[in-house]
This record gives sequence, C-alpha cells and structure tokens, in this order.
Amino acid sequence: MKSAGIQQEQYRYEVYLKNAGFILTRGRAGVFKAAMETHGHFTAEDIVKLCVLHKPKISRATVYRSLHEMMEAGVVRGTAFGEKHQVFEHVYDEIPHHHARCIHCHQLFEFKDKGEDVRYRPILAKMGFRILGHEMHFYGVCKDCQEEL
Amino acid sequence: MKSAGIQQEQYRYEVYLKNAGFILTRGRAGVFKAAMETHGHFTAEDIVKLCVLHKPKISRATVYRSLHEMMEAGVVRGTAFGEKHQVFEHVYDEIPHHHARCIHCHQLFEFKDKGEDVRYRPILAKMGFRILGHEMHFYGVCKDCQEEL
DNA sequence: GTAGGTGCAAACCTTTTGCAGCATG
DNA sequence: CATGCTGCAAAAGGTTTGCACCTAC
Repeated sequence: MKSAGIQQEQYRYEVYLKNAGFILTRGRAGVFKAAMETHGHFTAEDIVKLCVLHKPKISRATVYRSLHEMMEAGVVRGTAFGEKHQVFEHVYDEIPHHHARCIHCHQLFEFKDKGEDVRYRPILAKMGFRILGHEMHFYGVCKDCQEEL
Repeated sequence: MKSAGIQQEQYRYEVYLKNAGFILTRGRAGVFKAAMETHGHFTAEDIVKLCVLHKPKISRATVYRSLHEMMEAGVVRGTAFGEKHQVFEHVYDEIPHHHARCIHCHQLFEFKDKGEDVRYRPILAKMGFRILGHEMHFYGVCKDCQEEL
C-alpha cells in the first residue's frame, strides 16, 4: 500500500474498491479517483466540484455517500480541527505528516516526518488498540502573528 | 494557567475575559463558564443547552458568537476528526491528552500523557512557530473490533 | 450617554434521505 | 435479471446574520 505503487498503476481504483468490499460503479470510481488526486486536505464540496464535471455528472448525493463508505473502509479519514465542515484526507501518503495551527490567524501549517512516534505505542497496546497511523496536532502562534502581536 | 488555580478561584472568568480583551457581559460570562465546566469535548449545541437554562436565557446566537471569540482568544480550540459539526475543548487541562480513533466503530479513545513530545519542536522552531500545546491523533482498530473482524 | 452586546427570526450552508429509474455483476 | 447504485429535489441539521432593543462601562 505504498503511494508509489498506487501511482504507477494509476491508483488501480478497481482493485482498491473491490478489496474494500464495494462493487465497482461509475460514481464510486469517480469519487475515489478525485479523492486520490487531491493532495492534502479536501472537503466534500471540493470533490463535488470535480465530480459534476463528469459527463454524465456524478451527483452531490453520490459524493457524500461514497465518502462515507470510503471512511468506513479506511481509505479516507476525517482530519479537522476548527473547521465547521468536515475535512478529509486520503490515507495513501508515503510519509506521515503533522499539523500546526495558529490560534491567531488560523492558518494550518504542515510538516513531514520520516520517523515513528514510539512513546505512545505501549499505552495504546495495553488498551488493545492496533495502530494504523498517527498525526500530531500542534497549536500555537505562527511567525507572522508573533511579529504582529 | 493551571487548572487547579482556575478551579480555586471559580474560574475567575471576569479576569480571563478581560485579559483576553473582552468587556464582561452576562452572555460571555455564561458561555465561558459553561465551557469551563464541561469536561472533555463539547459541541456548540451542548453549550446552548446549558445556556438556555439561565434566566433570562442566553440565546443560541450569543453562544456561537462567544465561542468564536473564545477561539480567537485561545481560550477554547476546535478539536475534531470525522464529525460533521464543530467540536471544541477548553485549553485549561492540567495534562495534555491524546486521541485514538477506531476506523471501524468510530469510537474515540483518550489517554493522558505527562511528558512532552520533543521530536517535532526543532522543526517547528525553524518555522518560527511558537508551540503552546500539542495533541496526538492515532487511528487504527480498537480491541473489540479486532475480535469482531 | 454611547458603544457595542443580545435576542429573535430568517437566511445560509452543508449534509442526509425518499423515491423512481438505471447500471452492474 | 435482480440487487443495489444514482440523480433529483426536498428536508434536516448546524451556523451565521440583520435589526431593533438593551446593558456595561
């Protein structure tokens, strides 16, 4: 499940959808493809914008329904802190990335990390939780806002 | 900014509100108090439920407006991943806590941590970002769901 | 007394759902 | 050919806003 492999095979969404237990349909394939091609974060409406360009178009209802299914299947996940609507990201990033939110200007900064965070693993292992991935959320004040204040 | 201190002084919301640059009003005090007394995560609607009990009641509009202001001031922050509506928590927890979400049953597990995560600090320092706090988001499969699958 | 906070209700935006028709396996 | 996905449009749920009144300083 490495990103390189997925890209080589143009995401092979047929395979991923079937492995996730879905039957392959025009709507799901379109939503899945749009999500995979969107880098970073996206909202449901971002996907709708891409999907209504199809002919015939993929409807808003299908986009929402498919995104739900893809969350169930673990293909995308919700990742927001502060927004009033849901924000997603797909899970096929090669390197885990982390977030830092400025509490003043609300800008979101991302940074990559090649390592693994080991501190918390024993705690979760004791709880019987199988970790598939992780992400850090920092909050603070960004460079520009420090100068401003 | 220790939780114990705040509780001793019954949150002293007058002081906190004024320090944050607000003038003290009945509405803001009520929203602030409700947020501080709510442990863990809360939605805007949770606060509304508490605030309409006041006589005279604090309206839904005031709750939303005050929560916005309190986010600006860094008194509460948004913290969600997956929900369709905004979820908040106040920032006066004694110990930072972290989250683990099961991608199957969507249950949210929390666990506390006394330590500090130092790995990422240099990266953010290089970006000029002043860190006020952090939180980890793990995603994976919880104990019960592993047995089920 | 004045600037600005509040309540109400309507508007707005995002997400969900019922139903009839259509596509997939 | 049957199951179940899709589009449409309406409804539901959550959040924002305009305006007239009221309150804190």
